[in-house]
Amino acid sequence: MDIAVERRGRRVAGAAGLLVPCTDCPLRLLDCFREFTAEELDFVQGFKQGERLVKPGEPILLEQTSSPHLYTVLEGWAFRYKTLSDGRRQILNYLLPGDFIGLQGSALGNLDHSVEALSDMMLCIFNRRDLWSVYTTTPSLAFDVTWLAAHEERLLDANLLTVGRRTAIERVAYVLWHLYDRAERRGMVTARGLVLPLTQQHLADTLGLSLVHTNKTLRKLRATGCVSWHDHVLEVMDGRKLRHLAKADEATIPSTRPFI
Amino acid sequence: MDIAVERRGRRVAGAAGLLVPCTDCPLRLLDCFREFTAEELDFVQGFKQGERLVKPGEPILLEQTSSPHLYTVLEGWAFRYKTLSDGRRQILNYLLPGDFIGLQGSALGNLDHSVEALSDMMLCIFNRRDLWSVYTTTPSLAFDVTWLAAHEERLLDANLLTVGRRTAIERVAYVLWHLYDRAERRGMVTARGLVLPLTQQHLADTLGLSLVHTNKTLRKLRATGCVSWHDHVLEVMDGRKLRHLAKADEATIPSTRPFI
DNA sequence: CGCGATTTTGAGAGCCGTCAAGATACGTGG
DNA sequence: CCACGTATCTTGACGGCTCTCAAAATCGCG
Repeated sequence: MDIAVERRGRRVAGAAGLLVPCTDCPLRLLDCFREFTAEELDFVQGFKQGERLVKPGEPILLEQTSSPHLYTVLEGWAFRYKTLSDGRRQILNYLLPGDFIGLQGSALGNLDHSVEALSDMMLCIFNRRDLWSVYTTTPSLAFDVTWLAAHEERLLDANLLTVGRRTAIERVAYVLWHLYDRAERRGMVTARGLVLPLTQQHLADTLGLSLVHTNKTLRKLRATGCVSWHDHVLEVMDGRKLRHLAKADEATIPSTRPFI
Repeated sequence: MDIAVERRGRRVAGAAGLLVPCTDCPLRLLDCFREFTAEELDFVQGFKQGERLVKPGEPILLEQTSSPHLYTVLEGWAFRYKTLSDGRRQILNYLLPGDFIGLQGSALGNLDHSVEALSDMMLCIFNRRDLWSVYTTTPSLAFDVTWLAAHEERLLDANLLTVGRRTAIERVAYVLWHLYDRAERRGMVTARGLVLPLTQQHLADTLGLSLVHTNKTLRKLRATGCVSWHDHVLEVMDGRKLRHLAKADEATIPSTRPFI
């Protein structure tokens, strides 16, 4: 194999040197993602610039900057967040395989949020400047970009309802169910459960709660017996009960989705 | 004038009967919106199906339904919201002239939020089924649709930070500043101030606070002297101070934006 | 003028935040 | 293999911000 070995954070140059050509994209194997036509696949292959490996805690995008790149998550977890001037942090959403990173920056100029990795990640790199060519050459993919943006908005709607109107225990139940659900669709749940690379501080900053209160609420939730979370492994013993505690009787998310 | 008189909630049939042809669109006069090319204008004119007048309190879109229409706000105020099964309501965002309504439903199937008018409104009607033709025929407008989606997401990010991490008085200061800012860009602020067709209940449901506490917090905010809100008229006496109270030292929103 | 919607105010309870300290886990260097 | 420092998790005590309940005042409208 003469494929260049890649250093952390460094991009692999040249389509020929891609570690993962789009034809072999691991995401395509998952049935939660829609099929590409040969033509679309061809375009995306040209659109893709390389891969980037990221370590836990490493920043992917920073507020107030303008990254020349867009990314699709191929593997791993990340989160988007904003902060106030005094350091208070609000986590906006989590990013899983298939999710697109940095669209706002492309459409709108500078970013007003940051993105940070939670686990080891592999990202697919695109050039921000090439985004326009998606619209002129491959309308179906352009529509998918819009789909992804609309889908992100739906997730934010749900999070806003959670933070604004759910009680502490409902909030905690909701995120755990929500993350479990999203991960399960992507086949990330094994027999031993789901590896959740979060700390309780992340949960707290997601839910608009303090760390201490998050901890105490988690304990109450565990006491109900429908969910456990130890050593970064989440297990859901009674999904119905968990959803009920979360007051999450919402419409289910569509089963197949696009990605770029 | 043989233009059909329109009844509330009823659509005006036929492009010839449009009350407002796109060439005379009132939004085009505002300098916060970008210019159309002749070609774009032509396409949008064909895309537009008619107008719809809406009364305050009237539902525009309802959760769990699938509207055949999309809208652009030509005039007036509306809000998007979600509710929990026991009635708790979270307002997600406000819709002002130039904002697009119902994109999620188009891209993703059924809606998971509702939209309700706050004032008398005039909406521009599009057929949901025609959205795809935007992508195949007019890429620049397709890009604008994505831009609008990304912009909405940015607003939601900001709201999530507010509800999750700001204190009560910061929250109230933030919404008032935010709404004033958006309205001002559209030239809706007159010498007497801004007509805000909201009740305190709306504010409370926006901010994740109770009605009572919102009322008391408003009083504190008024006592600072930088803002007043009486009889549905909002006046900002000291914008700097208001933004400071809101901890809103964020990047400003881009000055010109697209609309459809 | 009367009724409903909205705004305002007060009182008391409780959920949640802050402060603090200890326990546990984990990586690093000796 | 052990010592140690840092990050994370856990628990308790206490205070206060925000909620709920309740009622009065004001406004809008027919």
